[in-house]
Amino acid sequence: MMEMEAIQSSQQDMDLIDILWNQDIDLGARREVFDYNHRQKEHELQRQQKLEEEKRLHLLREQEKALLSQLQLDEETGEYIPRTQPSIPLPSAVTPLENVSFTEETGDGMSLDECLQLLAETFPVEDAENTSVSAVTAPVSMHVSGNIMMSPEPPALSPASLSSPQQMSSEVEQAWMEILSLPELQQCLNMQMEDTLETTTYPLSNSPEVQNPNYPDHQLLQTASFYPLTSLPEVKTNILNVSPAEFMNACDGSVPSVAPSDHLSQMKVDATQLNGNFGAEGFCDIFYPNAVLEESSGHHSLDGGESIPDAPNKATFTPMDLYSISPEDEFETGKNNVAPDIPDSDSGISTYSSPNSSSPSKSVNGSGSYGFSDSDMEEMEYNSGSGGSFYSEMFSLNFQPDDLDPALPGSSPAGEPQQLEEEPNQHKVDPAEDGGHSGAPFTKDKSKKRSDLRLSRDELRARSLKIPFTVDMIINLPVDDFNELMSKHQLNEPQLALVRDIRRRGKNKVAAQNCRKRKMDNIVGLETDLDSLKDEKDRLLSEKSKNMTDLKEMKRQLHSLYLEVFGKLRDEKGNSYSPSEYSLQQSTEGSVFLVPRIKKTFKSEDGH
DNA sequence: AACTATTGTCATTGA
DNA sequence: CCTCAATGACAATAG
Repeated sequence: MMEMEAIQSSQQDMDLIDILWNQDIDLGARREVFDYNHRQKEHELQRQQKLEEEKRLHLLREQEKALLSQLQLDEETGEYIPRTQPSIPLPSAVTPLENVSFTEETGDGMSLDECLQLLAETFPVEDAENTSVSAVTAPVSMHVSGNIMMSPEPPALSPASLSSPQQMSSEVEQAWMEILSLPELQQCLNMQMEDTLETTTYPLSNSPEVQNPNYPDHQLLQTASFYPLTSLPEVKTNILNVSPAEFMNACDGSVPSVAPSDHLSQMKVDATQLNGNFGAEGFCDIFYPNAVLEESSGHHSLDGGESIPDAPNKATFTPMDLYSISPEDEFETGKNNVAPDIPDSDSGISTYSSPNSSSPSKSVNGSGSYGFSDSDMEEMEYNSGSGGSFYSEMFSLNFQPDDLDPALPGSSPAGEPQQLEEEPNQHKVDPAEDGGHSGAPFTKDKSKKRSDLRLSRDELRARSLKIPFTVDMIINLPVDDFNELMSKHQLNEPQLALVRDIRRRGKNKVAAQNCRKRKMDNIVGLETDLDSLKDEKDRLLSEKSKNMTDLKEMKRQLHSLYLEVFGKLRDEKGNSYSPSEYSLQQSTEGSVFLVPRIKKTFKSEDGH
């Protein structure tokens, strides 16, 4: 009986728990949510995955960098003829930017890698050569460039990409294979190379490979691998002296130099000649912007951005590379020159439209207290053509490219030039959102993007209305200070409305975050409570079962005692009492009586 | 394409 | 009555 009860009660408990669970589930909570350990594990897993992913990306980028560096070197010098000047300046100049702009490198890396791939397929022996050479050169190039990040990886990576997969991590290899597998990229690359060959007859064309359209890649690869060795020292010395224009020219020339030629002088000449028409300009352009940037130190100005639209005719790589390389500068310029110059008609508009389009729908809501919905504000500001428009463009561009940037490093140049163009803007945006230009363009937290986007939008609005304080101030200032600030500055109605909206939104955003955090904390608290309750329940159950066993034992002992006592009882004649006829009973006072059972039966019978 | 998670925003409510 | 924080609900977006 007791056991039954116990089981029943425990069953009831379980039912209760299930009911509670069901309620929670109805409320949208899952059991996993309450499982603290589970969530912790998940968290750990996510973090690990993140780290791995980052590592992988890092490796990829570094590899690309290494390839790029090699490429530069190759471009600078012919295969066998070390042409050092152009190549060295690039690394040094680029160094600061390199960290920032991976996309450009990626693009180059892709092409180079592709070349390598082709080479590997067609010329295994040469590959081996390249590998060894590249391995040797890579470290040198690293040293020269002074790029810390590149130095460790490139030596291992570049060889791996060329011919020794063992050195390559499987992940990286896979990534590269994926990139290489892109048909667009290959096509583009081949076309470019062909164009180059056709338009410009290399002096070295003597080699059969040059004439063969398929070979260019191979040659390029070769040059990349070989140049660094010979050219590096020379490059070092020459770098500083080279002016950007010269550098550019050199870059242009570098590509042709790819073709294996014994005559260095000829190569150089050709290179300069090629500048104008060569599709491979992309490579040079990539580097050139960096140099310019370094020199001008962030004075790129809108020109760079506007130049982008013009770029399309040039090599596909050009626009992307430019942007990627000079995100900071562009951004700064944008900020500084509240650029009336940049009309809505700019290429960015199309991209910009997308974000805007979303907002108009919101405008319908008409939440704005003064009739300014967010969207309305935005549109007004954007259309106004004042400084705001420029920013709007910038930001709009940023949104979409952001995601693409990391995802399609290689494919973008060939497949989607427009997106690539947008990418650079993105980079610009990030620093802007930070509120400082200094922000590293490359830090692209996805989570950050969103907040940045939002902030940027509010910031944008604020700027368009020429509100004299920062969004941060508007949101975070204490009420008194805020009111004081508002009273100090004579703001018109729309400005006031916007400021209030910004403050409200900002506050509410924080409140929502707090609210959610609290919610989560509550859930966690409930979870821990639940755990403790479960523990308590288990404890009580075990205690109960223990008590049951104890009780059983006591009953058993009592029964044996009873039998023992009863068996020792004797009547007057010394006979033992029959258990069926008598029983021992204890009175309330504690005295024990021997009671004949007949009575009982009698009684019971009487009762009947 | 459907689903989920995250985040921002708006409307409402109570202090 | 106003302000503010909290919160539910919705939408946009990314994964």
